[in-house]
Amino acid sequence: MEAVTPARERQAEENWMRVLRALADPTRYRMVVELAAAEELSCGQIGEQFPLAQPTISHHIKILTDAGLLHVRRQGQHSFISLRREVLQQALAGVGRQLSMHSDQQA
Amino acid sequence: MEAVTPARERQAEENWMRVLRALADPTRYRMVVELAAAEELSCGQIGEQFPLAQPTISHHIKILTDAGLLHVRRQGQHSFISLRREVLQQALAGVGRQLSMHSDQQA
DNA sequence: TCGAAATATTTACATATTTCAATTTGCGGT
DNA sequence: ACCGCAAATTGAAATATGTAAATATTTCGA
Repeated sequence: MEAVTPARERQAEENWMRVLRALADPTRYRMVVELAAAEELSCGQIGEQFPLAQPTISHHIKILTDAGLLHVRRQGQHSFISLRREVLQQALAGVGRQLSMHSDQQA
Repeated sequence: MEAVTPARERQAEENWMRVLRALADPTRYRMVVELAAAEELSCGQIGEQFPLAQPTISHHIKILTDAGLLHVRRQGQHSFISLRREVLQQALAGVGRQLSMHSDQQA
């Protein structure tokens, strides 16, 4: 089996790392849990779940979005947010491939 | 299909989060990459790979160990470190289960 | 026992991150 | 045009994190 070019691999690794950093915060992790369960939520609906000020919520949503994890559908004054499951899946799978199963030996 | 108790689930989630936080640092991620490829390395061998002072290396190894990701075999003055692939796998799988595939719909 | 080597701990500091108040932007209704 | 609501941005404070110097601990060999 052959792999992608080193350049692509590095690029991918950077993406995975951004996803990991985005998830490695309790608030943001909970946000993604909510989104995984709810399919689509407005920023306000997300904010209701946390004892945090609106700018803080907005900031966390931005970090998750920059990591590629969220899709934002702007409709009127509302932003409707949904989880991009494929991105999350690919990141986890990529990390798993790179870190966990190597050195041709199985548990 | 039934799941684990909520208490166990919360406990597991905390473990996964610790793993995510541990991996969400460039140096520590690289360390795990090295360990995934090398099977077992001493602290010194790990340190050689990075332009960082010894206490810093030690600190990162501790964080990875506290997350459950590393096994430390002390032999004489050396600490031989290896990656606990099952822990990593279970963490990634757990996160994937909780975040990615929910809401009974497949990609 | 002494000294050197490998790793761990303590302490301190610089940087990054989380958080919020205040303000701004964008949009819909009146 | 005005007002009000939702979300984004800015700026600043509080806290957390990464880093290294100095020191301590553990172990080995002479």
